[in-house]
Amino acid sequence: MKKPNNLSVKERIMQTAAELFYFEGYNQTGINQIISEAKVAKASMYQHFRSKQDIAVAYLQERHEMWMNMLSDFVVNKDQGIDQIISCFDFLDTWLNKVDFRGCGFQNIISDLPKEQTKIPEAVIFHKKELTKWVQTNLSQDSHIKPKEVEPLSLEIMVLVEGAIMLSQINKNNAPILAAKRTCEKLFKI
Amino acid sequence: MKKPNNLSVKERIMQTAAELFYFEGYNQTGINQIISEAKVAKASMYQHFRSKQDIAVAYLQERHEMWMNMLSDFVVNKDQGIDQIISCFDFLDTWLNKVDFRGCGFQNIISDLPKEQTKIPEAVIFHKKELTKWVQTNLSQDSHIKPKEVEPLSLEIMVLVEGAIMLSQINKNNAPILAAKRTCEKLFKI
Amino acid sequence: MKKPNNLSVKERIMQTAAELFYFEGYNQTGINQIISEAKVAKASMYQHFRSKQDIAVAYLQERHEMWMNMLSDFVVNKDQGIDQIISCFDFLDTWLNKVDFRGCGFQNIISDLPKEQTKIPEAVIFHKKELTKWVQTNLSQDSHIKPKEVEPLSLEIMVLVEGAIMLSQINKNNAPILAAKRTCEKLFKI
Amino acid sequence: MKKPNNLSVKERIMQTAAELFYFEGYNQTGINQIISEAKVAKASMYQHFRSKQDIAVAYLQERHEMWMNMLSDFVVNKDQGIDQIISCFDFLDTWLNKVDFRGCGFQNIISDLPKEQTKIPEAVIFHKKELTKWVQTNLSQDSHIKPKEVEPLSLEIMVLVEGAIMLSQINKNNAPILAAKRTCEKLFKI
DNA sequence: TATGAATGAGCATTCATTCAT
DNA sequence: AATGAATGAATGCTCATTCAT
Repeated sequence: MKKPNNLSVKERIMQTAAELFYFEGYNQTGINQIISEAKVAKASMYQHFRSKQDIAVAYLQERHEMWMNMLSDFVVNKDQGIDQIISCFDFLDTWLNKVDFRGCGFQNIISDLPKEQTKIPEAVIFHKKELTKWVQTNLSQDSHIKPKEVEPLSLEIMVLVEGAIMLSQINKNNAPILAAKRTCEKLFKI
Repeated sequence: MKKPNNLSVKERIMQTAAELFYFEGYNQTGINQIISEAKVAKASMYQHFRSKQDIAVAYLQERHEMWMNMLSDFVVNKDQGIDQIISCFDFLDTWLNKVDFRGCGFQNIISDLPKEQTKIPEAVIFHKKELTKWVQTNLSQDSHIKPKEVEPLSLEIMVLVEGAIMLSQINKNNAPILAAKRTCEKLFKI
Repeated sequence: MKKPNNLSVKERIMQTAAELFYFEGYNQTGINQIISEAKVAKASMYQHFRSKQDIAVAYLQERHEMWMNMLSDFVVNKDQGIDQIISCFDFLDTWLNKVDFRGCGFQNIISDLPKEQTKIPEAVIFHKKELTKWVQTNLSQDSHIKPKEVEPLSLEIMVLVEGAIMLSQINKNNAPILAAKRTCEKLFKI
Repeated sequence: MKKPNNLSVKERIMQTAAELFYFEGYNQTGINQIISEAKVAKASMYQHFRSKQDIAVAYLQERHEMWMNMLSDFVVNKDQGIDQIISCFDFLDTWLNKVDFRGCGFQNIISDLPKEQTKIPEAVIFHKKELTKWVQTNLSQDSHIKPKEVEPLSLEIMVLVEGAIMLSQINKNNAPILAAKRTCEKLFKI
C-alpha cells in the first residue's frame, strides 16, 4: 500500500483522526476506522503513536493551534481590546455554522474518558488556559479595563464563550451565540 | 441470586446506571458493569430495558426530575424572579462541589454518541428546554423585566449556566460559577 | 392479558408456532416471538408444552393431518390409483404456489437440529412413511401395477415428490414440479 | 497460541467450519465452537471473514468445488452422456454412505435462515445451476437425446437427484438412491 | 520504516427455561 | 390455570494493542 497522496503517513493519520474524533466522537472512532480511511497499516500507525490516547493528544494540540489561528485571523481587522473580544462571538457564529454546530472539540472529549487517561484532559485545560490568556491580553490592552478587573472579567467572558458553544450544540442553532454576544456587550457598557 | 437489599430490580439497575453513567461516562460504562454492580442477571436487565440506550434515556429522565427538584428546593426561600435566578448559581456551586465538578450529566452525554441514537439527544434537549422555561417563568414574575425581554434574556442566562457548569468541569473549581453569578447580577443591574 | 379471540391458549400457541416455524424456520423462531404473537404468557406456554421441541412435535403432527387432508381433498375427484398419484403433483403445484415455494415443513426442519433432539426427526419420518403408504395404497388399487412392484415403485414416486418440493424451493418456481409430473407419467407408461 | 499444525489460520477456520456446518448444521454451530476447534482467536477469525454468513458462503463455494470434483472423478471411467448420468446415482450412494446419510450441504442450509441473508441462498442456487449444467452437458453429448429435450429432461434428472438425497437423509438408508437410479434408467429407455 | 496477521478481553444482545405467586 | 419476573449460558461481533517479518 503506497501513499495515495503527497501527505506523510503521520499527516494522513492526523488528518483522518482529527476529522473523525471531532465529527464522530472519540469513543465512536475506532483505530480500524482511522487506519482504513487514512490508508495506513495498523503497525505503521502504532509506530507513530503509542496509543489511541496519544493520537487524541496530538489531535488536540493541532486543533489548538488551528483554532487559535482561525480566531486571530478572524479578528485581525478589529482593534485589540474589547472589539476583538466581541468579534470573537462573531467568529464562533461563523465557525459553528460551518461545522453544523458540532460544538467544541475540547469540551466534547473530556466527559467520556477512562479515568486513567490524564493526558487528554490536560490538553483540554491547556487550550482553555491559552484562550483565557488571549482574552486577558485583549482586556489588558483596553484602557477602560482596570488591571485588577482583567482576571475576573476574563473568566466571565470565558463562561460566555463556553456556554455559547455548548448551548448552540444542544439547540443546534446560533441563538445562544448571539445571546452571549449581547451579554458581553452589556458587560463592557457598565 | 436474591435481592441484596430492599430495592426492586429495576430500581437497582437505575440507581447503578445513574451513578456509573454520570461519574464514569456513558461509553465507559458497560452493561456487564451495570448488572454486576446492581446484582442483576443480564436477561433480567433486558426485560426491564430494551437496550443500553433505553437505560440512558430513563436515567436522563430521572436525572431531570431529580435535578429540577434539587434546584426548586434550593431556591425555595428566595422570592420568585431575579432572586431565584441568581440563587441558581449558588445552587450550581453547592451541587458541583458535591459531585467534584463532574459537570452536567446532560452536556456530558451528547458529544460522543453513535449518529443514529436520537433518543438521548432528545432527552438532553428536553431538559435544557425545561430549565429555560424555569428561567423564563422567573423572569416573567419580575416587574423590572419587560415581557419582550423575557425570551432573549432567558437565553443569556442559560448561556451563563451552561458555561459555568462546563468551565468549572474543565478547571475543576468553582471560579467560573462565581464569575457567571457576577455576570448575571450585572445583567439585572442594567 | 385475556384471550384476544375465541381460541384457547393452546390453540393460539399452535397456530402462531405453525406459521412461524414453517415460514421463518424453527431456529429463526424464538419462544418470545411465539408467546408475544400468540398473546400468551411465557409460563402459560410452558404449562402446555414442556419445551420448544415439544411445540415443534405438536406442530408437525398437526401439519401432517392438515397436509394429508389437503392432499385427499385435492385428489378426491380422481379415480383411486395412478390418477390420484399423478394428481398429487398438481396438488404440489397449487400448494407450493400458495406458500411462495417455501417447501416442505418436514424437510425444512430436520437438517438443522441439536443432535439430541430425536422426537422431531421421528415426526418427520412418520409423515413421510404415511405419505408413502398413501402412494402404496393407490398403487395397490391399480390393476396395471403388480403387487411386488408396489413397494419399489412407491419409493420412486416419493423421490419425485421430495425432489419436486426441494428443487422448487431452491429455484423458487414450479418447473421442477412439472418435471416430476412428467417423469411420473412416463413411469406409468412403461 | 501457535499454529497446532501446518495449516494456515484461514484454512483451519474453513476446515473446521465446513465439518461443523455440514454435520451439525449452520444454526447449531456457533462462532465460539468454530474458533475453539480451529484453535484460532476470535478476532483473527473476523479478520479473515466479516461475518458468520461469510464463512458459510466460503464453505459453500469450497464445497461446490469439492463436490463437483468428487462427482467428475467418480464418473471418469464412464462414457460421457447417459452413462455418466446414471453413474451419478452410484456416486450419491457411495458418498452418502460415507457421510452417514447427512444429505446435501446446500439443501440443508437454505431452510432455516434469517430472511435478510441472501448470499447463502445465492450460493445454493449457484451450485444447483452448475450441477444442472453438468447434466445438460452430458445429455447434449448423447446422440439419443434430441436437443430440445435436453433442458426439460435435465430438470427431471435434477428432481431425481434432489429427491434421492433428501429422502435418503430422512430414511437414513440408500433405498431412495437406488429407486432414483431405477427411475433414471427408465427415463432413458423410453 | 513499514506491514498484515494475530490476539485476549470486552461489547451489547438473545436464548430457552424456571421460579414464586 | 395462569402469570410476570428472573435467570445462566450462549449468541455474533468489535476493541485497542502486539507480534513476527
